[in-house]
Amino acid sequence: MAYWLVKSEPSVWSWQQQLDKGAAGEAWTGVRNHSAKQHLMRMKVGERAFYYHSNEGKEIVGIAEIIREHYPDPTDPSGKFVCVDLKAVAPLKTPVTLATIKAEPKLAEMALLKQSRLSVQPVTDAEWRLICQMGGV
DNA sequence: GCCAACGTTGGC
DNA sequence: GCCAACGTTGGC
Repeated sequence: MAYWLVKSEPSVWSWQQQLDKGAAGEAWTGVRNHSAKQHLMRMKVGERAFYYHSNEGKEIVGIAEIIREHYPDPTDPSGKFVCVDLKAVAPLKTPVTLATIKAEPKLAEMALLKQSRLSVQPVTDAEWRLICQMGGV
């Protein structure tokens, strides 16, 4: 069971919009980076991902679940990139901010800090558990 | 196949 | 609004 982190600018697609979609979920489209694509292709139905708001907020706000594995991204005219479908599972009681993550030595190795531009990232089991704990989930 | 120029992302 | 990081493009 792998864990993930996906990033979105709230002005483009926010956690609230994801929540409003409910169990039907929504396609996570628009990834145009090959590293991110590799991660998308490794995602399995039932795996979970942190939902991170970049630019505005800069915090992990919720947990989402993969409900459909990778397929061609309908928004990509070249047909080279893929997307998955995600549904919102639960918000964090307390959002975990980037500043908090930076201040926690156990999270210093997170891809979020090391590759800040990567929009889909793997999260280790230990990181997942710690952030859930910090977020009150 | 190298690398400079350029565009985009995202933190500050 | 600035700038660092980094991916992509295109000339050679």
